[in-house]
Amino acid sequence: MLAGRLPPAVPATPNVVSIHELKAHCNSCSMRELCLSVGLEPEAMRQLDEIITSRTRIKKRDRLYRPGDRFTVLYAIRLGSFKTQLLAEDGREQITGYHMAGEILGLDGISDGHYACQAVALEDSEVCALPFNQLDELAHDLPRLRRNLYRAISKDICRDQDMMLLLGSRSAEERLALFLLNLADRYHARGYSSSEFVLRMTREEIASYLGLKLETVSRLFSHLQEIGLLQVQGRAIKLLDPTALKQLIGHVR
Amino acid sequence: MLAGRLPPAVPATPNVVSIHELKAHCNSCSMRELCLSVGLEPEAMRQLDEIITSRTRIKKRDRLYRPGDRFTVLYAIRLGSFKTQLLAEDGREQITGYHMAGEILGLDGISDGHYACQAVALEDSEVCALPFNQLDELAHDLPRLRRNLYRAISKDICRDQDMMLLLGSRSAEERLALFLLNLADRYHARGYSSSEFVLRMTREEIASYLGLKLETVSRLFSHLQEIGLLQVQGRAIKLLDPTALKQLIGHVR
DNA sequence: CGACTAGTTGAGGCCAGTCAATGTTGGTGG
DNA sequence: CCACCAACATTGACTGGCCTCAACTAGTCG
Repeated sequence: MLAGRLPPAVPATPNVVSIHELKAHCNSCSMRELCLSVGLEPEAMRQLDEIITSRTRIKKRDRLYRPGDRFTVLYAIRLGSFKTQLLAEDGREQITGYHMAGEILGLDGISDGHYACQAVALEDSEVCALPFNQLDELAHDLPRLRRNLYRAISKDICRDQDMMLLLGSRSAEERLALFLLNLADRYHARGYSSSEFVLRMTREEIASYLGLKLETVSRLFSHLQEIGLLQVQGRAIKLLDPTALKQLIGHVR
Repeated sequence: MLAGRLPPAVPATPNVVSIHELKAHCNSCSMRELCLSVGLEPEAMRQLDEIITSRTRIKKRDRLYRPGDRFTVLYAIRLGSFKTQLLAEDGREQITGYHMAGEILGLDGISDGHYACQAVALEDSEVCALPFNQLDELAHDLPRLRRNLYRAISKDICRDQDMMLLLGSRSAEERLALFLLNLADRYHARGYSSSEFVLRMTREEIASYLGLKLETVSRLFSHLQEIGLLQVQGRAIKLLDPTALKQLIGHVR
């Protein structure tokens, strides 16, 4: 395991399989407009850069952290995507989030010092590890960073609340439509096509996220294709009529 | 509207119906062991006390804030209870939380400066208004307060994730059982009986929270009473066999 | 006392789940 | 490079849990 660019005040995380010190910095990161660094002065960005203990590659299916692991760092996704999932004692699982580059993982660990869920890479990915104590200290002197941090956490709350509305009040069809439109938005924000993309999740993972069964998700894809709103080719999705998709959601049944 | 004990740097909230300056302080508040003030030095507690712009009474059914209201303050519940609910554009509603004394409301407003949901008093209640900017400044100098604030937010995330698991993966019966046991825990933490309490929500509100319909909730209460786990008298609930209730949840179907 | 809100209970229907068979895709090693 | 295998995905038939609609009861407040 390579040493960080600073003496490592915080031990490196145990679950990381492939470690690699990437020659990259916040000020050249393609995610700097979405990440905690947004709006920071160059000097502030340099400081943030310095506390990053490691930039790490995570292989597909590998876990970034597990439920119960000691929380010391937040992870910023540099590249790739992750699912976070909650495991119930009885073996049931619920995917609670699907996270793309620029987003922050691990916020659920702050409250009691241990991660509540696990984060699994959906593809080969790269993350920056941000020791929370140092981040907090740095935020002390950088109001903008502090605000970014608060916002990141609060945004998580809003996202989770939206999911509660989805899971509690919406039909299967509406859930899938919302899911696809949400993905479209997020790809768009990252400079990709909002109408054509390749899913990184299996049908089962989508189903878990949406509180459905995989067969239902599969049927819905077929149905939405039949009525001309989608073109589906395995995980390759093309939104043929986003407007109609949106109407599908607004509809009060 | 009465002036705060300090010159009001932040305008008082607009939605408050009955305003009342209560003669109370953090160091004498019965919630000081659950609130942001937990573990603070007396002097720190005094400082926290000073930024509270108002201590306000909210009548049953009145709204503390509405979706879209400008976010300036967090609310700490001194007394009573609230529901928070998300309103969809199409009129659908989802209750996203049920909040008791000592808990913090309004965290969802940080991210974009406006509250995302609305908070409605379930009974006559009292809250402390904490101007977020001042709270943040104070947290600057008080690590313990800062930690408490982070924790409060992170705990919200964990709670929401648990709800996602409940809504996405659990049967109606399990949902109600979890709901009742969760209430029991929280009453217990506040010094009340964990086996006997009076619900503050209607059947419809419980149903909305649990992603069900009110008739289903009503039937479930009857059923749980029939099999001897509960005694139900309208909103008065007695848990006759908490252990069996817990087993109900662990059961993999 | 009447109007209203909250809650209970029943009958029947439907959406999504379950079980099962089959098709497709992609990674691996000969 | 292709054959093989396992994982992933689709589709059909059937089931069942929860929803819908509706009637009725019990409190509450003016």
